[in-house]
Amino acid sequence: MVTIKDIARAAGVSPSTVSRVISNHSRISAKTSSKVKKIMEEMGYHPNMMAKSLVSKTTKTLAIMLPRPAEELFQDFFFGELLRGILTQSTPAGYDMLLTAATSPFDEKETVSRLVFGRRVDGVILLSARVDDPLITMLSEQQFPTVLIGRTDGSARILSVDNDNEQAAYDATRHLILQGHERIGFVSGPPNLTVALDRMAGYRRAMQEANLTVRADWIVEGEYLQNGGYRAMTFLMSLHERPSALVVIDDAVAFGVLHGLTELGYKVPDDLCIVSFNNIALSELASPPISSIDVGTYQLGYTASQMLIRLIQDPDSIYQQRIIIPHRLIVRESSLFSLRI
Amino acid sequence: MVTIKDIARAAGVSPSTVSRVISNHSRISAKTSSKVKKIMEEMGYHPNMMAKSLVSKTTKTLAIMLPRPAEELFQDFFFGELLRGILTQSTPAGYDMLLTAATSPFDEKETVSRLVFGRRVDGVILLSARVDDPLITMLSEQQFPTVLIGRTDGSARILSVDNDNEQAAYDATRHLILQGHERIGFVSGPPNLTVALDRMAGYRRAMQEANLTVRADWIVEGEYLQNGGYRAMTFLMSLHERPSALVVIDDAVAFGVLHGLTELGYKVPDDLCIVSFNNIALSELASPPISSIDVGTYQLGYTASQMLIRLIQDPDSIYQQRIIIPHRLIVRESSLFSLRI
DNA sequence: ACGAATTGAACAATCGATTGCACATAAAAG
DNA sequence: CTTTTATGTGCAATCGATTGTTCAATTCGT
Repeated sequence: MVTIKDIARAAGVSPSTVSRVISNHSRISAKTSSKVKKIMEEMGYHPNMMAKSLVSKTTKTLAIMLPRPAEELFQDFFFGELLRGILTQSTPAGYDMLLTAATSPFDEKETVSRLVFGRRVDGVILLSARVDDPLITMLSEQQFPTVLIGRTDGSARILSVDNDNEQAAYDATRHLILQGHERIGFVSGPPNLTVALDRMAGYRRAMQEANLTVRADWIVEGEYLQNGGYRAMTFLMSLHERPSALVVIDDAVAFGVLHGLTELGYKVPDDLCIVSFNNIALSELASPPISSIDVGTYQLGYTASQMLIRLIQDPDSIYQQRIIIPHRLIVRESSLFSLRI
Repeated sequence: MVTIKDIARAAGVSPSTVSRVISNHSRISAKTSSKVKKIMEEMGYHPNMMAKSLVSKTTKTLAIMLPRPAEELFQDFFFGELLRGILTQSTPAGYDMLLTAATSPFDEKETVSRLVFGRRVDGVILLSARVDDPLITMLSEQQFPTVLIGRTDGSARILSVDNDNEQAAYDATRHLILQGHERIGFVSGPPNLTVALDRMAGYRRAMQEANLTVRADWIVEGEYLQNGGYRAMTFLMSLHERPSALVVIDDAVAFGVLHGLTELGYKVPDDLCIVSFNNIALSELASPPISSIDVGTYQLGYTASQMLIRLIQDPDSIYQQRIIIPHRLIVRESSLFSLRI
């Protein structure tokens, strides 16, 4: 492996000069610079990033902390797009992304500690926000550059990028109400995720505002993945009074719901209308196509990465603690059955 | 930041002793060891990984080289599962994954060079195999630890994990033939991917073996993403002689095809049968559920990671250049319309 | 009990870069 | 034609670990 010393020797200069050529130091003559550069080219020199990091105390690497397995499944499709957003921003900015996942809930903190205190990364992007998330607390206490995609409960000072999930759910519910639905249910996800709480809240607000009753048995909570759709629907449709429309927390879950309904012989939107969240690529291709709140997934990732890099490079330029990515409702067939005349 | 020197000072020993405590050197007394460990615990010591890497010439990091944007879209859902497989293996093995994507086809080589020659990573997992892939050539020439998920054209000596895509496509096609179909088309992806070539070959073999004609206009090639489904179907169904069944290269594409057909008023499987590849989670939840070749996506990732780590740690233990993950056909409704009586 | 063998810990060099400081040499000022 | 300033490069310390070698203190064999 060719080092800076080899270059120095070949060029007849000192290692420091070579180093200065690389970093375009102002006191290097044009002649020396081009000579050294030529030799670097010829010998195929690539700086050893570990050595560089050691002295600069900077790794040009960010960690992406994936949610724990259980939650990862739920929202799988969402993440691809999110990662694309992150990478598209970070790569040109010169940062590499370390993709990390804890083996179990227990080593989650340890995993992050190793990276953070071991100075393996310059910053962290957290991908899943739980209520009382110990990771968030830790990172915020350490004042380690961190951006959270999602929301946390007020106390911790941490930068975040999020949607206005409460409003988004309000909009989704409102959309159904405006079409005359009064019996609207909510299919949620793991209740310890802040997203789930927020969307639930928005749903409730819209319902209350319209003087509609929120029935407890129309709210299906828990870790309903795609596969849970059938079970969930069997339950909902077995009720004496059934909802005529559903707000579903995630497109993948909506696929499950749709599938369950189809198996049970119900038609969407005729028998039941559905609005969902995240607007993954495939929801447009479902039958029927699923109405979904586009949360700007790509933007979410892109912005988080941008924010984190800025926080690292120029902390003072950060004036906004929390960035909200606008959402918008994409109406498709799954919610287009009006009960109004 | 607390360093090894701080620990040494606090414990009244030399830095080398602390280092040896960490690595469980045999010549360290139990007394010293426990004393030092206690202090490390108290002071919250975490070794600086950059310093460690510099001397050990090892980073405990692997790069995952994502396909270029255009190809990334195609197969988006497949990757999530693949990444899960990789991470599940690598994390407990003590390796971190660097997720890298080239900004453009042109800096692809440069991006990898930076990581490889800059000793940023110990190995590389390549996620997409193109015909005559320059990356593969480069890495194989450099003898840099690399595992390819997919196949390359013989010349380069490189470890790989793959499916028998030819056989898989043969099986898929055969499945349709056995149900009496004679007019079978093939919807492919970007033709410069080896997967596409292999699957096409298997399709042709099955057709020839059954003495069925492969009609050029029943083969839709090109970068048909999910969205291309409508266009592709409009074309296929406008033909005078139409296929009665299709082999589709990827589930996401199949979703597009399905959607296109539905929009045009055709029914699957009644009007057209479909078999596809990859068996992503959602294909079970499509309407109708899509028959798909399960390629063991998770296994693919898991095995690739395992193989790479072994290659790094103990090259001599590698006896197999190429590992084939078994596939299996999952028959669902989309292909369950028999033309046989 | 005395030399040999073993055990335990410190010294110092090393990994491959960066960077403050010193020191020539060249250009500008007086 | 000196003195001052600007310019270009080298020396050596440093980042935070690891590790071969040296050396002192114990333990062992006979």
